[in-house]
Amino acid sequence: MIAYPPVAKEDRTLWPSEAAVSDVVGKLIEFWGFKRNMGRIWSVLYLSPDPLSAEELRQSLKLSSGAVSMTVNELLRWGVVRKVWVQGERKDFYTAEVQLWRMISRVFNEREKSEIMMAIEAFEEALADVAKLRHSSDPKTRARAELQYERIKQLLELAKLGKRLLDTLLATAKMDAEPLVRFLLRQQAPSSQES
Amino acid sequence: MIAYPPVAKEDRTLWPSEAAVSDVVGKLIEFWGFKRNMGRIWSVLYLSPDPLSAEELRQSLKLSSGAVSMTVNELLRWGVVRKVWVQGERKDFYTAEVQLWRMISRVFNEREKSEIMMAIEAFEEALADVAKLRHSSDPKTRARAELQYERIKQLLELAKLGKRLLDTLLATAKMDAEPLVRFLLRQQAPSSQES
DNA sequence: TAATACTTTCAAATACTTTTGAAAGTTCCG
DNA sequence: CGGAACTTTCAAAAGTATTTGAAAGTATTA
Repeated sequence: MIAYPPVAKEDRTLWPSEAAVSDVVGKLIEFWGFKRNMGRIWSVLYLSPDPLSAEELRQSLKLSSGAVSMTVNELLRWGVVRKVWVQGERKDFYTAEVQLWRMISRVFNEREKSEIMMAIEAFEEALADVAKLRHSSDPKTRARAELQYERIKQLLELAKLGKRLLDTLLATAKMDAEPLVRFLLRQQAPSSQES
Repeated sequence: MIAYPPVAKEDRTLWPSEAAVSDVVGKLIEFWGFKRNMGRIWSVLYLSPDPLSAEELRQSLKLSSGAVSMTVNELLRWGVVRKVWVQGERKDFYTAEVQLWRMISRVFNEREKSEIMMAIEAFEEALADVAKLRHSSDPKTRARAELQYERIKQLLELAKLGKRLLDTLLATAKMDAEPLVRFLLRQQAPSSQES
């Protein structure tokens, strides 16, 4: 039987706009504490009309196979990329989650939320701690404890506010973005101050 | 003239609660893309009843003088710490900005905002770019451009939404936190799902 | 089961960030 | 001016994070 190569390998060069978008998303994502390549890979998938294989991603972004594997798995774990089986193909194919809001809410919920919960707990502990010192016999210690009590309380408030902000965002995202979007659209910042 | 040492160097050991708070804030701050020591130094200042000198910070947190100098300057640049002159002292003393909201809004405005503005611009460019391809003679290119046009538009929308969210936050912070706080307090997330 | 096609792992290499500390620079005072 | 008291700078060291690529692993087909 004649063994044709599977089909002429298509050109995997990204369009300039694709490259640009993946770079920006890469930077944004890095800024948010993920790996730049997570953003790049996600973008390429997001802009691709059909699912891509690991190999195609490797070529498009000039990454090593290992990097693609690890990064794609991380993206899968975050639920922002999905595995897809393509008719008659043996390899795995990947596709990006297109429900942007769902994706974001998942990330925020898991990461930012747990981060802030930890902070809240730690602040609460510290607060209980200085609370005791407020009754110290040494007046200097007392005064200091008093001030710290107030300030830590302030931090705790802030953290809780942050938590509520996230909760709101998440609740909103869950019911399909509309309410938050509308809320934000209503607030038109009248200012034109673009520093 | 007898040269007494300035006054017996006070004990610069942090209370456990202070250490705990500065560590948590350090972690949070690191998570948000700053250096951990920025958070630690800020916290120590925030919890101190009076302004501290570089030397005192160095001792409290066991940092090198260079690190203190650089970190404090960064905090000054962010406007979250201020220089203070203490009666009869030659050294510089530092104190933390206690208006948490003002501090946060400054940071968000400068950092997150400019980050998002860049993303918006880049998306707009990419969008214009694929818009041209939508009239390509090759139908495959056309279809692909069409899809990308939609998706990049989606990203752009999202980025703009993010910008509006920040603007709202900033505007609110500027007029003293109350409105946003109230808005958030009203939305009580009824769920008790702590993953 | 053996050959093939692909994926995952992981130790080493590289790249990037942060910290150190000694030297250079400033400022203030007599 | 000279020198003490501080602060800042910066090149090197330490510490982290990311990437590579070859080897090990797994699944599929015949």
